[in-house]
Amino acid sequence: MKGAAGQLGTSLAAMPRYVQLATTLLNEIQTGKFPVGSLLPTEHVLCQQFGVSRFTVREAIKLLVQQGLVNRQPGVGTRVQAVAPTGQYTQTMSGLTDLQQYAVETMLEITRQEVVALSPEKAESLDTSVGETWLEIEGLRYAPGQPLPFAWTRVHIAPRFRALAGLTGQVDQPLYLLIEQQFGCRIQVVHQEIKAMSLDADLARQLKVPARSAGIWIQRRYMDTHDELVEQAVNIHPADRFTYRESFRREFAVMAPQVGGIKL
Amino acid sequence: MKGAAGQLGTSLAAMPRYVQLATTLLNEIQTGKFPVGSLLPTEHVLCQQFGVSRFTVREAIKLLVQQGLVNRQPGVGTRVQAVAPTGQYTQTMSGLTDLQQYAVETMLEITRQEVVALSPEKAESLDTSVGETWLEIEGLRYAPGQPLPFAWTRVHIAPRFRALAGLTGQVDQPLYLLIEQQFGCRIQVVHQEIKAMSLDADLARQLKVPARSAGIWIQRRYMDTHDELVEQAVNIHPADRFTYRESFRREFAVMAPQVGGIKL
DNA sequence: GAGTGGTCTAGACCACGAA
DNA sequence: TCGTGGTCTAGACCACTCG
Repeated sequence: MKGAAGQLGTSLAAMPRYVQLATTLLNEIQTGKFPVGSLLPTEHVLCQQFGVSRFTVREAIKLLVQQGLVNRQPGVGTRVQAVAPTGQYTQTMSGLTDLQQYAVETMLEITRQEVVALSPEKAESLDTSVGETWLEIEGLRYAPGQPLPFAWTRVHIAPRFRALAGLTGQVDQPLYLLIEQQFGCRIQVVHQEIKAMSLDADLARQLKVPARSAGIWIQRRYMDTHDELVEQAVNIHPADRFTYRESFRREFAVMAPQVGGIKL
Repeated sequence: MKGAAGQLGTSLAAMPRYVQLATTLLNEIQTGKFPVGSLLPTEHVLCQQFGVSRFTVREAIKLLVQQGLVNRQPGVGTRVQAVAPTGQYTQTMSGLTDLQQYAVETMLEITRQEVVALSPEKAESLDTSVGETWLEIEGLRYAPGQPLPFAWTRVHIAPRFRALAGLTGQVDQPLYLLIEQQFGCRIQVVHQEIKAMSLDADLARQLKVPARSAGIWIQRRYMDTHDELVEQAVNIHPADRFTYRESFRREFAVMAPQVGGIKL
């Protein structure tokens, strides 16, 4: 029976003990018994308090770690770092996006390359100051064996990396990898935005499609370990030459995420 | 022979046994010893073959599961489902995609709902057989307080879930969550495709935009733990009413992913 | 009924951080 | 030195699938 009421068959009593334990700890974190920044009881203590084995305690804490609620450090303990899961749905993505679609198989033909002083608009787009001198690169991306480009690209590279070498006419490595290799920098976070747009006459000409046809606009902002912008790239693709694919895999969400009676 | 020991200080001998075991299994999967679709040896067998405890074997297989290389089913076994680690670059995404953009704040107004026998084209799109009877739903998505819809939606739901309840005129929960709750099913993987398109007259009318204006097409395929399609949703957004945002964080790579001498 | 993976116990040794 | 979490062993019982 699947009546309207109580469709959640996940009565807590039926859940594994480590899920029950994790739920208990989650509640105690949210009610302030273990404030953010404090240490959770040690595994040994939790074993005694709940009368379970260390395995069960570790499985429970593993759930909390996966949700970003606590972090663990050998020799120190388990520290509370948030009261709410950072996203009920933290998911992992297969790394095809950049590597496969832009790196492994494609080639960038550079059509323009210039160190420019930022105009107010560009400075705002890059979230930095007017007058900084960034390296600006424009080009077209080709898939192997294809005569028509599948993307127009404009890249801005931060001043400290503007001496980037290896930017001859055709580049077959992603620019952020070049930067990492030449400057020992490390990309930590990538922010991405995707939207649709209508291709203007100039873009349409370069991409060899009819003017005003539909295209997809993808912006990627590559941040280093200090969360500073290293590179911003905008790619514009004709509708019929590019599909963006990705996959997400659910990792945890083992715990019943009901909060305040709302089932989520 | 450890060679230059290179930039990755991860000499395999220093890694935990379960990482070594996972790496071994990964190699054997990639060399075809365990083809996609086949079953890995059982935990018991692996314990004997490698002379380790069941804990070690399970930790190793857990790594493979986390990378999407295998899936497990009690009573059946561990099945290979991919040869490439879905993360040369394992990245985590903050779960904004679905929850924030489609679930938390938005509302789906259902305009049509019908159990349909699949035409050949739809069967192909859903990767299943002609004649199966899937639940087909069409509607418009609204953001709170906005009079104009920001998406047109068409959803197909697998026959075994077509009795889905709660589909009255306005739905404020994501459909896949309804399915999970009512049928005890669990979404494990979501495949997503994004491309640009030109909105035809009918779509343009429903979305209240000029005909032939640019739009973005997003398809999501929700797979359960057995990698079977549960729901396929297509969302079409006008260019100026929707931007898709996501962030990727590079994570500490557990297994050394070097393939063919390339360091990655 | 035999075998699978999921859960769980009660121990153990280790590297590491802190006092 | 002491306690932490990380790793690992050798068992056990269970629900489930399949023949």
